[in-house]
Amino acid sequence: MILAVHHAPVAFARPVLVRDGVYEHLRRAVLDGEIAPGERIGEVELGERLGVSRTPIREAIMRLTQDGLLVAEANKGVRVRTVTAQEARDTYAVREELDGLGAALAAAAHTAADAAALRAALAEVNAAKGGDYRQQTRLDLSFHRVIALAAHNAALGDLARDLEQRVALIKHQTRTYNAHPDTAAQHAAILKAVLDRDAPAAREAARLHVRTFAALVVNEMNPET
Amino acid sequence: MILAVHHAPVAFARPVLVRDGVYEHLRRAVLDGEIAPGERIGEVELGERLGVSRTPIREAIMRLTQDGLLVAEANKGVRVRTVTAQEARDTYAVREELDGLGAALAAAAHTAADAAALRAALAEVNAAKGGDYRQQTRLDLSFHRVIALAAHNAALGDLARDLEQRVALIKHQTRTYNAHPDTAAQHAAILKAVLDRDAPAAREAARLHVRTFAALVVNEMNPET
DNA sequence: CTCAGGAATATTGTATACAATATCCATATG
DNA sequence: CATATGGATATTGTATACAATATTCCTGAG
Repeated sequence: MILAVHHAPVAFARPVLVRDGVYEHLRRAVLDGEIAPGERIGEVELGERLGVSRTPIREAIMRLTQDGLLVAEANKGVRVRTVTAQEARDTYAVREELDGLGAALAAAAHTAADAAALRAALAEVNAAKGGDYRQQTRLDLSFHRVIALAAHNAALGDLARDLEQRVALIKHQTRTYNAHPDTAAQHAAILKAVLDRDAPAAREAARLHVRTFAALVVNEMNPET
Repeated sequence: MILAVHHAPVAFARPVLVRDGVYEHLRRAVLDGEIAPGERIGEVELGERLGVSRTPIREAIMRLTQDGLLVAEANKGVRVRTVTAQEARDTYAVREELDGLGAALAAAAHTAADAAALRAALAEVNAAKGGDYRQQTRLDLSFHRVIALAAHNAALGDLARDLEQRVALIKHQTRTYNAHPDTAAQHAAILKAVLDRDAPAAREAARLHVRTFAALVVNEMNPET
C-alpha cells in the first residue's frame, strides 16, 4: 500500500484495520504541520494516494473532525481547523487546569517506569534545542503526554490528549515554537516536583508553564480572530 | 423515515445529514438509558429500524465510540460501554476540576440570558423531584450543561460535554439516581455563587457537589471492576 | 454424555455505484 | 465592462455489493 499526503508516495504499515492506519497517518500529518491549517483535504485524492477506498478515509476524517483537528461543512468538504485567538485563549485556560491536575496526579501515582520515561522524554526535548520548530513541538507534546500517562487516570488521559492536539494545531498556525528562555527550567521544575512526589509543587509548576506559553502563543495570533 | 432502537418504530425528523440524525438518536438512547451498558448494537438491525443504510449508521457509531459511550472490538461489533469503578473514580476526579473551572468562568462571564437559563434549568430539576431516575439524570445533566455554556469557553464546553456523557453512563450503570438530601442545597449554592459573580465560591460549590456524588455513585459500583 | 471439529450463518470491514449538492467557468445581457 | 445565469464539472452523502472474520450449532468421536 502506498500513501502520502502531498507529494511523494510513502509506504506505511497497514494495521489490523485500514481506517486506523489512515487515521494515524492523517493525525500525524496534521500534528506535524505537514498539512497547514485551512488546507483542504479531498477524499478521492487522499484515497488514491493511499491506495484505499473512500470508506476508511471518510471514517478516519470523521474521527479527526471530532478530535477538533479538522472542520467539516456539509457538502463542502473538510479542512484543517484554523483556531481563533479567543479559542486559543480558551484552550489554554482549560489546559492550565488539566495539566495541573495531571502533574499533581503523576506526582502521586507515577511508577518507576514512568519516572524513567519522564527523564527520557525531557532529555529528548533538551537535546532537540537546535532542531526545527516541528520537531520541538512534537517532542514537547511527547513530554506532556508522558506526564499525562504517569497520572494513571484514563479520563484525564483522553481529555489531555484532546487538548494536546489542539495546542499543537495552534502552534503550527502561529508557526513559531516560541522558545521561551524559561522553557528548560520550567520543564525541569515540573519533572523534579513529580519525581519528588510533591503534588502541590507539580501542579503549580505545570500551571505556570502553561501560562507562560499561552501568553507567548496568543500574542503571536491575530487578535481580531 | 421510521426508526426505533428496540421496539416500536418511531418517526424522527431527518436533519440535513442522515448521519447526524442517527448520531443524535443513538446518543439520546444511550444517555437516557434506553440501551443498557453492555448491550450490543447491530448495524443491520438498527439500519432497518431507522430505514437508512449502514453507511450513516456506521459513521454515527464511530462518533459515539470516540465519545466514550460505545466500545468496539474489531470484527466483533460494538456495545454500550461498561465503566469500571476505577474509571468512574478517574472520571469524577477530572470532573471536579473541570466543573469547578466551569462554574468559576460562568460566574465571571455569564450573560443575562445565561442567568435566565440557569434559573429555568434549576427549577426544572427541582420540579422533577418525584420523577424516575432517568428524568432526574437527564435534567441534572441539563443543569450542568447550562453552566458549562455560561462559561463561554468552547474548549471547556467540548470537554465538559464529554465528561457529562460519561457520568450519565455511570449513573445508568449503577441504576440509582442517588438522590442525596443535600442535592437541592448544593445546586442552589452553585447557582447563587454564579449569579453573584463570586468565582471562588462557585468553583468550590461545584467541586463539593461533584465530590458528594462521586462518593455516592462509586460506592454503588462493584469495587472489583 | 462431553467435547472437538467444521460447515453454515451472521456480522463487520472495505470497495464501488448512484444521487444530491456545490463549485466553476463560459456566455449573454444590462 | 460588470454581473447574472446557466450548464458542465467535481465533490460529498448515501446506498449497495463484495470480502473477510467471527459466531453458532450440528455432528461425530471418544
